[in-house]
Amino acid sequence: MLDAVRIAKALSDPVRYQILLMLARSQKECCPVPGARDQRPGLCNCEIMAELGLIQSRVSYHMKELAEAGLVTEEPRGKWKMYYINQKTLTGFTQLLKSDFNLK
Amino acid sequence: MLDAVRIAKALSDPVRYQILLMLARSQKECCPVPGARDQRPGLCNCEIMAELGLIQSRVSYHMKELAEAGLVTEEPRGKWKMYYINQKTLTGFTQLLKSDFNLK
DNA sequence: TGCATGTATCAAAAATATTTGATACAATGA
DNA sequence: TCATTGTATCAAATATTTTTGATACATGCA
Repeated sequence: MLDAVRIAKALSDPVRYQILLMLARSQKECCPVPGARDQRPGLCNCEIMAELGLIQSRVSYHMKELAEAGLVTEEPRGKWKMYYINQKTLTGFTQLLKSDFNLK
Repeated sequence: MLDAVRIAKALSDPVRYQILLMLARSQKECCPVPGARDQRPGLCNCEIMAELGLIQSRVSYHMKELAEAGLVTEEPRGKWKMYYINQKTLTGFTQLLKSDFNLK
């Protein structure tokens, strides 16, 4: 499948889009994970569950979809897992659209 | 639903993405529709069917999806229908992604 | 080690999306 | 008008995706 289609599919679910928005906006210190956001904004599952009111396996499923599309990077921190947005993939996607469709 | 999600969903099907690519690249004179591409590149159903090997109702379905997402504009020309890509929508989409996710 | 907690995976159910063939509708031209 | 041609729509069949609850796996700590 075309790379662009793959990423569009990942972006095409409201839950996943919201999660990405959360990741892009996350700034404050993560509740339980120590030092998790020292470097860059990110979130752990628990924050996403709480914020969006989703059960754990549902979040897990969508994070996997996002990770497989290259939109987020996962990092284990002890028994937690941190997720970071992958702006490079999104930028590549917009550039691909530009060149595919002759956008200015 | 978020506007960006709506457009991502329209882009997330391989058939639709191919159709959009065809629309963006269409240059030469359209086979049956007189004067259809005087102004801008566009295609009629029959060309899409032929090029991608799809039956008519399938093309019709996907064109409707694309039109409803604002990605193509439809113009009846007699008994034919011409489709034109809507670059403005695509550009808006990339800009939305940029601002939503702080891309450079 | 054993318990508590967080995440991943699985299978089944539910929800959506896509494909198809049949048919309806609209425009053209004889 | 009627026959022809191109497109839209419909309902049914498929296929795909998403959601859920149960369970497995891994980590940290007493």
